[in-house]
Amino acid sequence: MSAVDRRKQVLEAAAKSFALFGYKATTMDQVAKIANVGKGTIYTFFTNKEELFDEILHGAILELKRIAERTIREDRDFFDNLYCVLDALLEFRDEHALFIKLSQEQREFGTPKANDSLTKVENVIVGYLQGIVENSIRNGEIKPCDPQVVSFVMLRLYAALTADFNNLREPLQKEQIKEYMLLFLAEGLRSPG
Amino acid sequence: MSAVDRRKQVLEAAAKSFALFGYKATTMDQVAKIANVGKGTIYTFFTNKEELFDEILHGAILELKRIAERTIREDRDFFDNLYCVLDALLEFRDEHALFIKLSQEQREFGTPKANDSLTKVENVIVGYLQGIVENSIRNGEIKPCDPQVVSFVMLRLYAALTADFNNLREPLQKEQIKEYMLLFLAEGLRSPG
Amino acid sequence: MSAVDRRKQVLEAAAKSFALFGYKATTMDQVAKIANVGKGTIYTFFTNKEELFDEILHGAILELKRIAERTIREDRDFFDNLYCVLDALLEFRDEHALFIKLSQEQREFGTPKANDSLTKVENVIVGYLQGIVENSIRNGEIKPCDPQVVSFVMLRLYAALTADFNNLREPLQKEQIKEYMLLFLAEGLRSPG
Amino acid sequence: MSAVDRRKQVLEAAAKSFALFGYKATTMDQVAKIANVGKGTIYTFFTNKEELFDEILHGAILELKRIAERTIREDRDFFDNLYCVLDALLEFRDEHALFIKLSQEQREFGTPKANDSLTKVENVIVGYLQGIVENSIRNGEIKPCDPQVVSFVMLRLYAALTADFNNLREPLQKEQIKEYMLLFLAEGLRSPG
DNA sequence: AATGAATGAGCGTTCATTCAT
DNA sequence: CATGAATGAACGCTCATTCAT
Repeated sequence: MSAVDRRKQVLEAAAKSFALFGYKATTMDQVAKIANVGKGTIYTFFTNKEELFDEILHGAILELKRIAERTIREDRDFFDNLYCVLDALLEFRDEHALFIKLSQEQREFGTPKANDSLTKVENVIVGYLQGIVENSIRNGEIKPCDPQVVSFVMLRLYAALTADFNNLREPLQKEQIKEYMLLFLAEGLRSPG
Repeated sequence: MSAVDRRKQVLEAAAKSFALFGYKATTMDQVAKIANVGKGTIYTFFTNKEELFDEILHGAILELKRIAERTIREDRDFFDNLYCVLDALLEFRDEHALFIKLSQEQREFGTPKANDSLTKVENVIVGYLQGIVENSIRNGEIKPCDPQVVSFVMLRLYAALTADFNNLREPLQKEQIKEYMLLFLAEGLRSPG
Repeated sequence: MSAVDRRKQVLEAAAKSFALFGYKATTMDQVAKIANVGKGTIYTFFTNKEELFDEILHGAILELKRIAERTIREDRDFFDNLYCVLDALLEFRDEHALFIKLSQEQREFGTPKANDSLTKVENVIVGYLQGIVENSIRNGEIKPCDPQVVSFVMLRLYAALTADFNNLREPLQKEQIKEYMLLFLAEGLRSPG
Repeated sequence: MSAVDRRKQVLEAAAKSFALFGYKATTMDQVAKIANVGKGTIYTFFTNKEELFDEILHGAILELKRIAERTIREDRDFFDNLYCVLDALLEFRDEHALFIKLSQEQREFGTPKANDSLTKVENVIVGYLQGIVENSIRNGEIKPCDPQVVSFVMLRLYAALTADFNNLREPLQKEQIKEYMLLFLAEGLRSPG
């Protein structure tokens, strides 16, 4: 098996384990076992646990951004864009589940430095959404509101429906997720009657 | 000092520490020191760390339910009730922050048994909300939707605004939290224009 | 068994092991086993391996200095003093063997900081001897020479006869050690004939 | 490149590294890198680290003996011979520094088997010196004394002045080393007055 | 009953050694 | 044959749990 394959195996195993058990509760032994490699092998690719974690997080956020940027069109309105981006994101739902879980985890790494890493990632996403929301408020497409709060809620809502919910019941279908995202973000629950 | 007092001291210390540092990062030494008791004393009340954690979680959920039950009135409509319950809950926001944090710290521990405990607690809350949502759908107060999904989102939304957001910016004011909860749950973002 | 006893047990076990195997090759497991305590116990007394090592070294050097200061008399000449100090030191030969071994070991700790520790200790001893040698040169008691070199050789000579030699043959008797120290330091090997 | 050349490269690299960092702190990776060969290549010549170490030690001692045998003349007296041998040895001081360092790094490894190897080497040197000393005692050139003790001290003295001292101050000059060796071994420190 | 010193399983990490290429 | 990626035993250290006091 090639080195690249092994590296990928490790990354996938670590991603799975981090997503399932969190940072602290994920042991390198566990990762090695899931990846079906020796423990030492991990350290040929990543200098330590923290770096392994960071790489996974970094990869996830990069992919998210790439998808969003590829999908969003200036000439479409906010909710159309929202609809399309959700569509695109949900295509990769499983991979994101990882990031989503991680981003929820209120981890306490030992080092405060490491603690930042997640917050920083979240900031990137929220910041990106924020720009779009601000535009849409200016356009009058959505109600006046704090763009940061709204962006943050959008992220959390997506996380809740995509990943968290699965602990409660079987996963929602793509269409259902989109439907509920739009329900809360666009129209609200109140019966029109 | 009475045994009951000691037990309470331990519970409070543990709650504080779990909320502040998470499950893994909370050491029994820490709890003992905060509680101002010997480390061994903890084990006269709780068989192990996990059970201590469970009891705190259970206590939190019980309190939440009690507040909700005290507040909800059959003769009020859904959104009025929602408004009032939020009001009541936010009064104890700080204590809840604990529960919220814990519920975020998803599966930070290795044992599947411990894993369940959180899910169970969440189930109780969601189940309770579900009943109310179902009623409101029947009444035509809110749009037809999956009550479990909606309940779950409500819980997550509350968590997001109450606790998670604080990592990003300074905490929201009570009034702001209520405002945003209602924005998403009742009317949605779409500009009426 | 009292805590003080345990601490002493650990110190003695570590001293023995450091002396026998050196710093790197001494494992905490080994020390724990020799001391007949759990591995964790060591860490209740010493924050880490390095500190354990430092304490042993520090203790040895302090004792050496105390003995020397108690023994040396300004009103005696250099070789008389040398004779008496050797007498006093050899009384504790076994305990010193430890320090002696350590001071020879050209250890490579991981940290450069730790590396100093031994050199510093050696400097203390050599510095102390140096003062005495300088005085004796001024008095004309011993030949003009570099006091630092001579002091250093004195230390090494003592180490060689006291500890190192034991790997080659059975240990020398106290009287023999004194005799040979004086042979090299005072008169030399050359036959008077 | 020929296999013999590779073997030599490995030996030289290992010698350099052992001398510089000691046994434990020398990694096979390091040796391979310095020798500019693959790590696996080392194992085609030496079954393990210990054997590599042994070979280097043996090589060093062989060279020492060869120099001594070439230099010593039956028709010269003890101190003349000592003077000449020191002269010859110090010519290769740098290479010996390696051996000296190693012989100081007493029992830095756990295995008793490895432990022996150093002692054996030391025995060879001491044994060789011993023969010469015995002769000189018989000749009445030097005082009656235990030849083994004297030989051992000679070795240690040489080590102390050649290598150990460098940790304390800058290295001594060749002439200084010879001067001090003779001072202690021949005349002693006592002022003739 | 309350304690905290003692414990050892388990952690992240290193590195001598192996073996598929 | 030469290689270096892969390995896992062994390290220093932590902390939930126990138990003598």
